[in-house]
Amino acid sequence: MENLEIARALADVAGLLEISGANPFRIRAYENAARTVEAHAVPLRRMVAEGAALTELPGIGKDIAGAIVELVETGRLARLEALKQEIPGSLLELTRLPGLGAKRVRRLWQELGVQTLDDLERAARADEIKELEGFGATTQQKILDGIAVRRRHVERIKWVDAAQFVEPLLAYLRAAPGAQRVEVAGSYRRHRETVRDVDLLVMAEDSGPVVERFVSYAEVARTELAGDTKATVVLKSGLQVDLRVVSPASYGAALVYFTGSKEHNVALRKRAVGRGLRVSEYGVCRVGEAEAAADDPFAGEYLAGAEEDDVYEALELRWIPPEVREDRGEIEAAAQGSLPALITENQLRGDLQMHSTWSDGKDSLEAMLDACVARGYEYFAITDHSKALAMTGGLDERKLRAQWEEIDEIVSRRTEIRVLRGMEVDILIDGQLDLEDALLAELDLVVVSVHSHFGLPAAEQTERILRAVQHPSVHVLAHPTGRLINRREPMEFDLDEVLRAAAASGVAVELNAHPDRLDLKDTQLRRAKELGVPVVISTDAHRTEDLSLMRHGIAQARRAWLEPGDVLNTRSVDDLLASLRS
DNA sequence: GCCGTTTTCGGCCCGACTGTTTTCAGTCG
Repeated sequence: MENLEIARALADVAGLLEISGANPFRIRAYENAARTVEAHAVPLRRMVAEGAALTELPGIGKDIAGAIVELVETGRLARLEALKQEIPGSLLELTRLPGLGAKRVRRLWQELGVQTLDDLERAARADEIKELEGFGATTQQKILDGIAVRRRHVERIKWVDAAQFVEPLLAYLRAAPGAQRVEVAGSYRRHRETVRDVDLLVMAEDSGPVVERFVSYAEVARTELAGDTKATVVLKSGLQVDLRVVSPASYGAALVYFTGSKEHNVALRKRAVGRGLRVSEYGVCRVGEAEAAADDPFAGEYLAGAEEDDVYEALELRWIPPEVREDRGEIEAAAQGSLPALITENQLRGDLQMHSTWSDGKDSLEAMLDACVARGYEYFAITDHSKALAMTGGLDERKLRAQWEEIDEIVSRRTEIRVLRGMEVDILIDGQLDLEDALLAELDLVVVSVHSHFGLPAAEQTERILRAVQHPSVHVLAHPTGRLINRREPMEFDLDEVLRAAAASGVAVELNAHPDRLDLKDTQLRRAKELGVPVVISTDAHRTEDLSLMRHGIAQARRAWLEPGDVLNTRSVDDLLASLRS
């Protein structure tokens, strides 16, 4: 049982308690614990096995620690099952629709008998919901819209969630008899932000024992198919995993083939045909007309297949990093030797968005400093929320000045890293900023972002954001579209116009590295680069552990073809400050 | 249910917005 599954179980308890009308603080305790578990880097199953004290973790006391042990040891949670006896578990997913919370879902269930998404859709279409007291036509429509969004997203899971199941499975398969290499291919290897399933590739002379070990993995819920060299299973978590075992001679070709994307592969094969070659998952062959018509993938002269490098070379191409294999110009670039030198994580010298206990962060300013030092950064910006985000304890002028005092005090003792005085300032509904101009001017780094009124008409939204970007004190537009992967659609506005304005004003756009956001996304970042808009990659950390989310931002940046020169936080602090407009 | 330089009980982040309402419950973040 992985942390994500434990977190899900705890969150389900919280959700069902909420529907049942339990003590709100008890509910929050389960929510807090779920968040802690989800963010924790070490698998709790390992902590349980080693007898480590779970109660050391924030928000986890004796009771929930017991629940975690129960989950790890039995895979079940008695209190969750008891709750599901009272309340249909399917109500939980209804509470995740926008505009529906526990109270309304409870009423829909009790008054209309709604239990599932389908029930809800039927009731909405039959105009039953708008007749309920406290509901109306707008709410009913909002529910239908929410269902439509959910249906579009539900099949794909976030990369970071898949990773929790992939890593232990890889370790397990590497111990398979005869497995010489084990790698993930597919969209996971290309590091797409979400994946539908996971493709694993194993190099082995004898495939049987590998397939055998794969289908007997303890986390397998069911085996969909198991052949000589190929198997498909569904894990207990619901994640589908495909396995393919190939011989060493074909490993590189198979890796190219199974990494994809489909579009990239089609383009490769097209290029091959023009050169009298045939590319398959077994290798690259030179084929005459008769051989090309044959079904045998080994017909003709066998040129390459053992390594990816060889496959690309046979096609007169440089090796192409998986993140850009989308047929978006990478093959042409590889042919001309003009592939970008993609950014790597160790090139970053600082993190430019994070929160502390001054607003909704979980760790103190100095703890964040320690964590940034531990990561080897030369600088970081502390960017707590502004007052409009009351629920985060956002800072007004008085609190901001108090924070500066603390920063000054810390800086006087801690000289090993440069602390930038920043703030994540809310963009208000009319595009004004949530802090006095005089104070904005005193900050080293002004990050602005939208946290409310996501649904403004596109023209108004564009105007609003443009106004903020054009404010003379602003340096960075953070999480520009406001999307939350699988949960909230991006705001409707003219991103291109905003990017042009950012370029004109010397304002950077953020690539928010949080795996729920990854905002801007790859294609949008590439557009930003094209328009000459500088990018910063920031974690938006709310606790020290979150600083490690940077790798997701880096992966996204690589998908966007970004090079170190495109990203401001690869620069020294002096260069950074000089390149941010004054 | 968790937590404790208010320490074993009594707090626990809370203001704004939305859609539904004539005074506010529910939701969001």
